Amino acid sequence: MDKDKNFFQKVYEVVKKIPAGKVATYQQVATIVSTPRAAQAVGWALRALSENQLAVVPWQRVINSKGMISIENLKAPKEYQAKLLKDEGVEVRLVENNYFIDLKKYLWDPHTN
DNA sequence: CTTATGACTTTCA
DNA sequence: CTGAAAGCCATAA
Repeated sequence: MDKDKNFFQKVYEVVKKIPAGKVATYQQVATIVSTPRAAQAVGWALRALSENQLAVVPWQRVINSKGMISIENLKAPKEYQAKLLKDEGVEVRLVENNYFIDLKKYLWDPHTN
C-alpha cells in the first residue's frame, strides 16, 4: 500500500489538504501527485468521485488554471459549487454565466500547508 | 496491448 | 484578441 497509492487516492488526499477559504488549480494538484501535465487526470479523478467521497473531498475548491468553474457538464450545478465556496468565504463572481475566483487572493499555497 | 474519453493546458492560425 | 487543434496523463473498454 505504501508502494504507489492509486492516483485517485493521492489526488483526494491533496484536495483534502486544501484549507477552507482557499482554492487550488488542477495543475497544482497534478504537480503534487504526479506532473503538471496530469491536470486532465486530476479532473478525471474528481469526476470519478463517489457520493461518499464528495462528502470528505472538497472538490469544489479545485478549479482550472483560469480560476473558472468548468463543471457545467456534470450533474453538480456550477451554482452549487459557487455556493459552497461562498460559504467558505471565497469571493466568487459570475461572469458570462461562468463562475470566476480571484486566484491572486484565494489560491492555495501548498508550501504553507 | 490498442483505442477512446475527459471537471485540463498550451500553442497555432 | 478569439477560436480551433494538439498534447500530456490516467482510466476504462
